[in-house]
Amino acid sequence: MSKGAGGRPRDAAREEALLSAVIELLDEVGYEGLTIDAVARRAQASKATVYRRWPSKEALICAALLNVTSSVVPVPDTGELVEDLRLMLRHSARALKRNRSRIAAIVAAVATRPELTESFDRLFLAGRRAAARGVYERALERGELAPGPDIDLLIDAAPALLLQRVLYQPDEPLDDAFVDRVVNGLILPALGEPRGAGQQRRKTP
Amino acid sequence: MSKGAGGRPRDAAREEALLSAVIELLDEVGYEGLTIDAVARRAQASKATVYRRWPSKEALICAALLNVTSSVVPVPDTGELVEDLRLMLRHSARALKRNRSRIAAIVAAVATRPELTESFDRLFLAGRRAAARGVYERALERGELAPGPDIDLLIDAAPALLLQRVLYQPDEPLDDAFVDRVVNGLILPALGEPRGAGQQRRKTP
Amino acid sequence: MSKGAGGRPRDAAREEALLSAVIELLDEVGYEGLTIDAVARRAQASKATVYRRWPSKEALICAALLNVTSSVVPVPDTGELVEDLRLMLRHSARALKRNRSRIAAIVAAVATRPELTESFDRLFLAGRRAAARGVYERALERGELAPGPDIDLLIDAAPALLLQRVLYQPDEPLDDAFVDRVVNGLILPALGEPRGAGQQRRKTP
Amino acid sequence: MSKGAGGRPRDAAREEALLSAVIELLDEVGYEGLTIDAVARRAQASKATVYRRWPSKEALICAALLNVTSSVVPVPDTGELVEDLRLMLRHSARALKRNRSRIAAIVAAVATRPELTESFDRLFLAGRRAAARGVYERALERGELAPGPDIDLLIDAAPALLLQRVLYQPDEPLDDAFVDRVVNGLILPALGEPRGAGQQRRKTP
DNA sequence: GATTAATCGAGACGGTACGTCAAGTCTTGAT
DNA sequence: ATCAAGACTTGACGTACCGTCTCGATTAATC
Repeated sequence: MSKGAGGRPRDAAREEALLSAVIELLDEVGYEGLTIDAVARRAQASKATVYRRWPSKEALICAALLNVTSSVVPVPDTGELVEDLRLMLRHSARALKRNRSRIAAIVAAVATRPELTESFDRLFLAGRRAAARGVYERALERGELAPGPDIDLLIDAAPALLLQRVLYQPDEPLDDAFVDRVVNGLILPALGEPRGAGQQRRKTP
Repeated sequence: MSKGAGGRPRDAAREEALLSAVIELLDEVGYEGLTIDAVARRAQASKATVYRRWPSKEALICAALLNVTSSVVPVPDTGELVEDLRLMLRHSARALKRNRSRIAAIVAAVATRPELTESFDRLFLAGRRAAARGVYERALERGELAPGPDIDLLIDAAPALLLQRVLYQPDEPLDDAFVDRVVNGLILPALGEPRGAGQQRRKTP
Repeated sequence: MSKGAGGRPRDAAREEALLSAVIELLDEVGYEGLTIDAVARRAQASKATVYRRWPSKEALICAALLNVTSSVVPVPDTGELVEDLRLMLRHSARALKRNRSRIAAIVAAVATRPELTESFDRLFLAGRRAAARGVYERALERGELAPGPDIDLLIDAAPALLLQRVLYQPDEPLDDAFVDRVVNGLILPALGEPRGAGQQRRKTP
Repeated sequence: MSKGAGGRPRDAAREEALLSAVIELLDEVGYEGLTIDAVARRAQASKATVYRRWPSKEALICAALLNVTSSVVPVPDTGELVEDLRLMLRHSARALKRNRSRIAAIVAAVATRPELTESFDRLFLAGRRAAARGVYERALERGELAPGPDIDLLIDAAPALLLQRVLYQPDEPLDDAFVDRVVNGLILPALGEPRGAGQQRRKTP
């Protein structure tokens, strides 16, 4: 006796069309203005098709953002830890500024549905964490960095500061200068370098 | 002949009743479950009275939280910077854990209505910033701390980390040990102290 | 000890201003569109002043219509019953057509508040009844009309037909020809005249 | 490929349930007391379902009354015109008295929304008109009635008088005696019969 | 090829909250 | 006690959205 095997299979193209429609509408009308009806209409789909795939509006939004956002953060490899950090964080800062409204959308979605917290982590934290870990590990391998510093803490600290700025201090600058302040004033000291060392001498001889 | 300044004045007691009702309901049913109707009913008020005062559910919630949350963070004064920081952050961490749902509410409100960003700052950041600034300034006056470190950055860094944990990493601990990691692994080094110095020697002679 | 005699006396001008405002608004926005707030605003009065005088919106409307509508219907006196009836009814027909929307207003008001039924009678029926009675009585005195016909019934019949047309058959004509049909086809026969007699011979010799 | 004719079809049972609920509530709480919310609740429907079908409370009420009121008025056939008229009008008078509140409801609805005037005609006038026309035509066929009288006018006259009594003269009797006055004092004379002839001699030989 | 069963677009459905509006009452300070 | 102004409670309004459901029409895999 076969298990329920018959039936028309799901159309993968519908999925893609729906997720694209979410992104479009999110950029057009914002999180609050987005409705499932509008998404379905835009994608020429029916609401049933949406709910067959995602359990709620918030889950749909998270899925759409996960779909367009590359979770892979490019890991720079200049051979110098300080330069790698600077490049990585500048890249992050620019990405955050560019996607301010999308970030607000997912923050609202997560605040609304705690079960989606993991999506936030996957979208914004996991990638940066992995990239940062790679940068630090390579520095350790090179001997540029001595074991000891609380690397896990440092990995979280910079994104937390950037995210706070983009979400709650939109009037404060989020530019290369700010990234430099973070690197020089916070991270390098924590790594054992004298404050601001990175500006004068690049590599410990 | 005077221009129309007459009319029955707004009843401040209604305002207070409404804000209290918001807080009660927020604790009972959460941000998503809160409705203007329920708030009005609880406060024995009418919806018109609500809308006469606040333009949206989100603004109402911000007002209510601003009303109950003392913006004054107690500033410890043990005579030692490290101890002051530790006490202050432990207090913050506990407050954040205790009010997780209220924080989620305001985060959702702000993410939904960017114009309310300032409320968030007033609620969670301004008070802590002022308190931290007081702590650092006293240390400077005592000569315990030399000028130079990027104090403004440090002031923001710790709350950002705590807030990130409470909102997006609910499974990670947010306890005294974590606060110690932040102080020892991030702040003290940035202040020019060797990493973890605060644990061995307390005061610079 | 004196009974409550003190206090500022009511300003009769306010009353007139309010009633005028009702009529103006009734003509501008119709019965459904009329609000007490708008009436008060238009009359530079406060709502309290309205409710001090009339117990409800419907009563106010009736009062306003009673105020502008002369309850005295001009009684023609040509010396001939048929001519008097014809003139009187033509006048009625024109008045009804002209005030179609005001009539609809009071009909709605009365249908809503049965206690105002009397107002309707005073507005539309009493005056016409008195006028018609005068016409018939003069004819009796002149000997033009023999006792016998059910005059009270005839008095009501013509207005009922006209009112029905204006309210419920707005596409049917309500003109002199219709009035003639009513007089010739209904009233004259009931008075004992052969049908349509009034058109050939006017007075019974 | 067919154009959008798909979609879930409207449920006729919902329509019936809503119309029944209107009638029930109309009898329970009257026209003013009736709310769309209550109708929807009673019919286990949602307000959207109501508004999908009827544009206003007034239209809904008209639809409901049209649904329950048989537009077919029984046409008596005694073989005698006078008797037929008497029976028909007595039946009308009783029906009007019995449904006073429903009639007030539709009068208010029509006075409020002129576009519904046709409903009134269909509800109260068309059926009676058809019945009366049948009675008169049969009398003509029988030779009981000679051509000449303004039948269309007579058809309207009696209902207009009855309706006026029930709506605006609730204290005046609306009984068989009044019907007899109308028949004897108004209709028979207009048909060419001497006043009150119907009471003495029944059939013209 | 016929059967089967899940899919699809469309849109009606119950439910619920929204934000607005009007009615009628009450409060203030001034006349 | 009256007045204008306008806040107040009450409660219906009509709209909008959610998530579910029904309909008839596909559309593959299974028989």
